[in-house]
Amino acid sequence: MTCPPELDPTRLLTPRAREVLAAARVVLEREGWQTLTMRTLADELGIAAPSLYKHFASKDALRTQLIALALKEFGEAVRPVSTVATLVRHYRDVAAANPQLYRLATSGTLDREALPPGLEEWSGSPFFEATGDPHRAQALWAAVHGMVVLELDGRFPTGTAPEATWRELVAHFS
Amino acid sequence: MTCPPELDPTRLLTPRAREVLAAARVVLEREGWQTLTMRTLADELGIAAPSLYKHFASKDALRTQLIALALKEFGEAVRPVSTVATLVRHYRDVAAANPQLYRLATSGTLDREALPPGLEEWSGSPFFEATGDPHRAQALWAAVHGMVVLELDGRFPTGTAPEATWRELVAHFS
DNA sequence: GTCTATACAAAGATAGAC
DNA sequence: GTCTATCTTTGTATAGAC
Repeated sequence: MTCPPELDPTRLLTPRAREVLAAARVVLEREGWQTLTMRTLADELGIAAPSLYKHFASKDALRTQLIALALKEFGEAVRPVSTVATLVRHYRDVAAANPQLYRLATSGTLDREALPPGLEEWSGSPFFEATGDPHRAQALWAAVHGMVVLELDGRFPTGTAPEATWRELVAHFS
Repeated sequence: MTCPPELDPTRLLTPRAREVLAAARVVLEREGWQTLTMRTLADELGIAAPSLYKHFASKDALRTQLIALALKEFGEAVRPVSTVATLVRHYRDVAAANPQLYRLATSGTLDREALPPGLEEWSGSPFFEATGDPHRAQALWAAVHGMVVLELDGRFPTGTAPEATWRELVAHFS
């Protein structure tokens, strides 16, 4: 399920900028955002760090593009929407497959001005489609997000969240 | 409701180290962990930055102490335990009153070796007491945590989470 | 679009005197 | 317990040539 073309955040980038973005994603998943530096990113591409500024004005501009890319991909990954259980399953899986990108996109403040209008809403709407109610949708989204981040951070005693805990959560919202 | 003395993380600190810790907490809430530097902390205390190293071996050691302090205080703030609704209410309130400390204590990996043994479990046990089941407890904790962090980051469309969303969540676990 | 050279700032931490 | 002086590293970003 692809997102509408007008919401695609990469549509205004040059081909080379897209390559830089793809490399940034690789480095991000390998090292995390804090340790992704313009130098390590340049190394990944085999170029010198100052060259990156021909494609992105700053590290923060790069961050915004990565977040937008994440909203697009995560929104696509959970579609089409069927049941709550399936939605939760897909959400978990895409977060687990892209842990650093998930973190980057979902924590800290979001510069909404810099995103394609409608992308954030499109990304979250599956929760409304699955629950049929805005407040149920928000509560489910928050609950799943909480499980995901605690799991990514190894905060459950066993490391990962027990399957029984996931079942418990899904059951409450089904 | 105070925590057992053997779980109190400050019991081994010198009086002066406790003052440093208290100042660190003030600076943390004012500026966030990333922008709390040894220099800004020293300024808050009216001393020079290198002096801090007489009390804490590193910035990371200070972080560990802050986290331990948070687990103690948050655990105290939600006790005694009665209903799920009341627990959630207290949890929200203490997180909202100490947003930066809450973030610091609940995100990123946790160095369990450095905490007083049993403190983390004691901090989380109210959720078990309120639900009577370990998996329900984990699911409730994760759900509330998700709501809190999304709210702190301004991720809900309205900024804060609607009360109706909180009610929805509590209802599912009551 | 890439390079080299460099500016500029900030942060964590140590040494040694008082 | 605090100071001054300093080291070392790191990171973002700019200038200007090719």
